[in-house]
Amino acid sequence: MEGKKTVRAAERALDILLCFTRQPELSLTEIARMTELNKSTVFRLLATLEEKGFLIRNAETEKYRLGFRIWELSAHLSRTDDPAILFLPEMEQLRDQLEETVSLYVRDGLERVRVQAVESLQAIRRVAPVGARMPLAVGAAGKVLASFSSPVVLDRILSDPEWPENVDQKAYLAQLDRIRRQGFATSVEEREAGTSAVAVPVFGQDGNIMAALAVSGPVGRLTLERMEEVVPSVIEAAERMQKMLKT
Amino acid sequence: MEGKKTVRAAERALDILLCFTRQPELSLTEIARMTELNKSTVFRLLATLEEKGFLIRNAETEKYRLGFRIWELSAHLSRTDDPAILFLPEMEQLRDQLEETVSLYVRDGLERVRVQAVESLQAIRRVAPVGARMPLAVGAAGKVLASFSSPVVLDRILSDPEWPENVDQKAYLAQLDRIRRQGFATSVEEREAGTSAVAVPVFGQDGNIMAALAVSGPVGRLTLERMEEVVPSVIEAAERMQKMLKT
DNA sequence: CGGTTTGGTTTCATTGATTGAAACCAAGTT
DNA sequence: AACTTGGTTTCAATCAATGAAACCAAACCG
Repeated sequence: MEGKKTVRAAERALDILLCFTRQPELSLTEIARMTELNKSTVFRLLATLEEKGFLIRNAETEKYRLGFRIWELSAHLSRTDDPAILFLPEMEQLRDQLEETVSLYVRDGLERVRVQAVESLQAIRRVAPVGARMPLAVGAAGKVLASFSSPVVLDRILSDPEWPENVDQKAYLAQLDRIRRQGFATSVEEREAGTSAVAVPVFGQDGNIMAALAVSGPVGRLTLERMEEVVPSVIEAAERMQKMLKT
Repeated sequence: MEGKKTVRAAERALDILLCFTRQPELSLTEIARMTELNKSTVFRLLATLEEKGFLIRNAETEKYRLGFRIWELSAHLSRTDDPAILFLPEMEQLRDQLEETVSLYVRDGLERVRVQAVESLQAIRRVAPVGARMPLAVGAAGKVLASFSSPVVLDRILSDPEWPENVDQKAYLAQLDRIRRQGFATSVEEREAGTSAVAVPVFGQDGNIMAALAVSGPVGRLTLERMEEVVPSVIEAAERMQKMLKT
């Protein structure tokens, strides 16, 4: 069915790289386990990856992590490949359909960054500066990102010293669980007074979450009923975005 | 002398990826020429790279460009590998030595972004919010980034509709040339009234410029003489940064 | 048009790079 | 001291990777 003419060794090297979308730091044997490759094979591949600067070895832990070459390459990512641009038309369409502000967030450590936004055209609207950073734990988009993140990230969220004392972790986890099951999250004046939001996950080809798509507006207009109403549209938009990654 | 046990096929695949730090779009034969590999070899390697999403093919031009996988990976770059963090100690040292604000810029399209900064501790100082975007064409750091960029980028700068009419392109190019030769740039109230700055390039392992390191302060304190004076220190700091990328 | 060039794709035989098993080493546990 | 566990090296077998050449399609051109 599939499978062009492809080079196995290279394929495996890339697979190894992709392991680091699950864990920021990995040891040789961990990688061998994840990829189901022989230790020696992984060893040599790691050596090449390291030599070329795609991976670097953490001096103390002896483990590997992504290297600066990735950074270099990402700097050269032509802007039109950047999902922030790629998804723009889709986001505009959603904005026009719902007449509310639409934002795209990605996770960065224990924060999230708004990488793209199109604002509602209404006089009263949620403004959404691109580049803004917010906590990962709260807000519709934040919760979506959190709920589909790896357990490791989740742990870090919960053990974060910043964690608000007045929030029960058990209840929070239950909420994330519900979000994961139903495929969307909502928030009403959760992080910011006067605004409510709906958010859904956008998955990468690897099945991991890559971004959260959010619609937000004034609580008066974006009521609970209205939010329920728009969920399908938002999900569909996210699905169309995912399709764009396919080719 | 060098050369651990390394996998040739993987090495070549990575080499191909790195080609894209020179050109955003490349065809099969172009890549074959650049890497001095056989057409068939490149063909198969490209197929793998594409299948794994590290490259995508521009539908119209038929050429290849970096794919979203790079984006995905860069999102997982642990913050401590990020030069913005990696270079922080070096920048602080420079700040302490010169007692002026130190910033690090990278190019993004026809703009530049301040990805890291440490401010002078003096009462009167240049403030430097991280994340700020400025035009690429003007300012010490901007000119450094421009002068070491590829011809393609330079063309785009000059043909940009935003280009200020009152600036002679010929003179500008001559200035960039001088900057490239002497290895640093200065600016006095060029982009912002009351501030002057010195900037030097920071090169990646591939020899391409990856960032500009700038020292900026009030014109009164950072006079032309003072700037001349500090240039060596700034250059040395940049060199130490480059060394950090080596391992 | 027929002929030529250019870039991409496929075939195929040869071979040496890639591979896994196993041995080995160093450090840490029991 | 016996036993793990993770990393590194060795080595022989073989199969995956390779380059030359053929092939195809499209553009170019006289």
